[in-house]
Amino acid sequence: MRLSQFFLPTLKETPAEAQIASHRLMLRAGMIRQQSAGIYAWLPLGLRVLNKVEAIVREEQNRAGVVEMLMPTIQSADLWRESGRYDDYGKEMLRITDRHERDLLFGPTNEEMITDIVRSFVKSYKQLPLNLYHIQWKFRDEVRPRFGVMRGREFLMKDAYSFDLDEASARVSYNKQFLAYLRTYARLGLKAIPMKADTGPIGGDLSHEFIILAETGESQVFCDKDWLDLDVLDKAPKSAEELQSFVDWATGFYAATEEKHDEVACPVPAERLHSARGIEVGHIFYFGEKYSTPMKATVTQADGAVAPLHMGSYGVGVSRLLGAIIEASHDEAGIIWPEAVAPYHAGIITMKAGDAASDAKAMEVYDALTAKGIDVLYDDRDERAGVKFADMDLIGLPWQIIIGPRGLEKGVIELKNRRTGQRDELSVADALARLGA
RNA sequence: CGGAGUGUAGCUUAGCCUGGUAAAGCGCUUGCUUCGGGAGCAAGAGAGCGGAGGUUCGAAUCCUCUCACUCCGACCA
Repeated sequence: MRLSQFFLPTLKETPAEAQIASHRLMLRAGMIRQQSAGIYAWLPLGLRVLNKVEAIVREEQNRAGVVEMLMPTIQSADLWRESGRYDDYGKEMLRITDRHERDLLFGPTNEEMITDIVRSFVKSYKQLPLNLYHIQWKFRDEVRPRFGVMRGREFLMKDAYSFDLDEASARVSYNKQFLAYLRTYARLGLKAIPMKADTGPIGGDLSHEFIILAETGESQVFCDKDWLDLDVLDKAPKSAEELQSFVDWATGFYAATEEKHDEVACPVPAERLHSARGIEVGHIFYFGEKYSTPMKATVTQADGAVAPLHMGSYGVGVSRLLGAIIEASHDEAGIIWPEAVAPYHAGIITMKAGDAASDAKAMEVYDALTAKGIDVLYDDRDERAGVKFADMDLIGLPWQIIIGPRGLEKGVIELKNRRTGQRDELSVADALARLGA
C-alpha cells in the first residue's frame, strides 16, 4: 500500500480524552475514532490489526476442533426470560423495542441463544461432544466505559460454547480451550498467565482467567517467575490424557490475582514470586447445567434416560486484545507491533521527497516485497523525513526501510528494527533477504 | 449508579472570576526557500463559543434547563 492512497489520519497531539498509552496511541496512530462513549469506528490501520488478531484466534479455535458459526447481535428477550437472566442482567444489557413492541436486546453474550440452537437439534448423546464458537460484536452498557477499546461498550468477542454428556467429558472440552488459549496468546506475542477464577455457584476447579502482564494493567497479579520463561507453542498433547497432564502442568505454577493472593500461604518463595499489573484478556468457564436445565436442553443417554447437557463457555476479548498488546508493547515514540499482528510487515521511507533515484529504488523494493506477498506500507508522501520517521515509529511496523541519496551513493539502504532500534546499512538484496523476500 | 469536572476553529488550549461582540500554537490552502528525525518566511481560509431558554442596551462570560464527553469510586471480555 502506498501511503498517499491510504487513509491514515495520524495525530501529532494527544486527544484530551485518552488516559492510558494504548488508547492514546490508537487514536494518534489513526487506528480508531470514538463515535460515542465506549463505541469506536475502526479506521483502516486499526481494522487490519483487528483482522489479524481475529484470524489468529480463529485459527487456534479451529485447530482445537471448535466449529465456527455466527449468531446475530440482536436477540429476543424471550430466551433470556427462560434462563432467568433478563431480569438479573440489569442495566448493562441494552434493551431495544421493535415496531411491534417486542422486547429485543443487543447481546452481551450468547449462552441462551446457543443453548436454544443446540437443544433444537441435539437430541442424542451420540451427537456429543459439540464445540461451537463465533466471533461477533457484543454490547454491554458499561456504566463507565474507559481506556479506549480496553473497556468499550461495543466490543468484538470470540465466545465458544461446549456441550457434553457429563462433567468428565466437559473437562476435556475445557482443556482443549485451555490449550487453545495459551497458544493464541503466545502467537499474539503475549505472555498470558492462567489464573484460577471464581467459579461461582458451580464450584470446582474449572474456571480460569487469562491475564497478560502490562504496566498499566487494571489489577495486581502475582505469579511464579518460572512462568515467564515457559514456551507453550512447543507443546502438542495428542490424547485426552496428555492434554490433562498438560493442563495440570500449566496450572501447577503459582499464579493469583490480588484478591486470591495470600502472602502468608503463598507456596512460592519471595525471590521467585513475580508481581505485576495484569489485564484480563480471556475467561473460560465450566457451568454445568446452569442453562441447560432451565432451558430444557437435554439429550437421551445410552441407557435411555434423559439428562441436561453439561456446558462451558470460553471468551476472548478480541478488540480488547489490541489495547492489551499495545499496553504490553510500546515506547515513547509509539506502538511496537509483534510481527504476528502488525498491520504491515515493513514500511518504506524515502528521505528526500522528489529525489528520483530514491523514489525509483523505493518502488523497486516495494515491488519486490509485494511480489513475495509481504505487506508493506510505502510512505510516498511529499513530507519531510522527520514527519515520516515520526509517523512510522508511531504506527509501529516491525521494520523500516530507509532510502535516501546518501545511502544510495554508497549502494546501500537502511533497515531499522522498530523494537530494538538497530539500524543496518545493507544492499537492497541483503535487505530483502532479511525481510524474507 | 454516587461524587467531581469539561464542552470555544480539524487538534491542543487561552479568554469566563471582574459582560463590550473571539485569541494562540499545531494542522489546512497558496507562493518562495528548504529537504537524513515532526522546517523557515510570507499571504490566506476556518469557530460565534454543545443546545434551548432567561437576565441585560449588550452574553463565550451571569442564571435556569438540557445534551454530550471525561475523571474518581462500585462493576465487567
